[in-house]
Amino acid sequence: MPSRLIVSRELADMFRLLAHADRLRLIEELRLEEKDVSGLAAALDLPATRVSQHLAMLRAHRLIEERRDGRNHFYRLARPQIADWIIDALPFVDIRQRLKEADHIDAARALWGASHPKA
Amino acid sequence: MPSRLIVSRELADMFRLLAHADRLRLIEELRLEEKDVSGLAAALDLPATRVSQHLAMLRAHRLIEERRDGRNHFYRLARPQIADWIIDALPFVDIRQRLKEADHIDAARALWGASHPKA
DNA sequence: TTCCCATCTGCATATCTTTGCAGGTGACAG
DNA sequence: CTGTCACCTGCAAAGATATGCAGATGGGAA
Repeated sequence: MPSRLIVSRELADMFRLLAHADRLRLIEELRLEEKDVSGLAAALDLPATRVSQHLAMLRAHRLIEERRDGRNHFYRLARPQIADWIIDALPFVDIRQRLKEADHIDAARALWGASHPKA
Repeated sequence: MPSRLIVSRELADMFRLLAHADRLRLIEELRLEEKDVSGLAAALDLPATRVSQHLAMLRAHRLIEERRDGRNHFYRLARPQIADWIIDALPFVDIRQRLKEADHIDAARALWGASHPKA
């Protein structure tokens, strides 16, 4: 019964994709509206090449979708709920942080889009 | 306002920790009951040293807790809901897989513990 | 004490990721 | 058609991670 193995490998791939602060920030940026590469690069203060490389990875795993308009490439989340799911991870981040900087989580919820039924 | 940055880095650390099939499987194994290192090693068919190394990482990030009984070290999930949250990630795994092997998700839900209100 | 068993830690090697840079493509302007 | 702008891809160097093995630790048993 190798399903368990297969599934855990797929999940691990997905987690690896999200295991980078820049890529998480990109997802955050795309949470509400599509943006183009230079817009994202400016928002995150990163070189456009790097942003483009990260976007290519997210695209390859179908987490984001592309729309071209002239020379600009606009990206949006393929399933916007992923941003909510990511925020749901906050309670699991290391307890030491939570104790030391307990309001980071609340601050983060606010910063990452705020309106969560689950709170 | 560096909170965004700090939070995304912490989240990324957490995702990196989960970005390994063996560690995900360990969490799966601990979902319902605590187990000791050799029990886990046997269940996953992995060398005990490797299991111990992965457990050390999960422990360092406070995802699991240790209880010692004689020479055995028993581990359990620090916040069992994390297993549910991980299962919630399944809908986001690559669409190609979902199309090709659509029932992996359902199979996985079943294998990973099944009883999900959210289904 | 002495031996053994379960587990942990340290270290070297193999492997994967990240990042900058150079060069390539496609679209619009002149 | 030539230049430029927005973006993409390939590649090499640097950095991080995974893994096996050897040696340490900490009980319990004899």
